[in-house]
Amino acid sequence: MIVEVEAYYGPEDPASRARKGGDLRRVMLGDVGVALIYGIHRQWLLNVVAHGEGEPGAVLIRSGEPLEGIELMRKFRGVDDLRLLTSGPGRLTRAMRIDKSLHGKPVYVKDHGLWIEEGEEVSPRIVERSHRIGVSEDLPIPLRFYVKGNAYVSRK
DNA sequence: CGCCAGATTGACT
DNA sequence: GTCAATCTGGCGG
Repeated sequence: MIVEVEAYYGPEDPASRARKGGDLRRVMLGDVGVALIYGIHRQWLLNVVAHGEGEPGAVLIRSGEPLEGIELMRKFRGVDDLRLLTSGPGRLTRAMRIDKSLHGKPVYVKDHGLWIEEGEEVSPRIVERSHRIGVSEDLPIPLRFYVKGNAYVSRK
């Protein structure tokens, strides 16, 4: 269950990959609902393309709460502690074996081995906002959203 | 092809 | 708290 995300915009966003050219920008401008996966600091980071007309954008999936397949995730991560399995963007992709092979694949169908399903509705009252984590230059508005009090959020 | 910044993590002081 | 490991991807030559 996804419990923490961040929004990234286009060229006006100093932290966005769409700021430069190349494949990442192309995918961020392309069809919404497809996985955008890129490597940084030896981790794979999972995003889902999301934007309005002509505007590049994506949502970074920063952390999740493990519900199923926990033993397998322990194996992939090499740690036992539940709290450490998926509580960070790099941890999450490692626990779920998400890599570049899923880049560009739609996550609204099950055909490619990675998909996102609709879960329980989350009340806006328990969603907190903050500035994005790890970016050297952020936008003035807080673009990180996480479930308040959830133990698997990567950081308070 | 080389350079290097970077949406991280985990080990260590 | 500090810091290095380690690698992708954009860009310049």
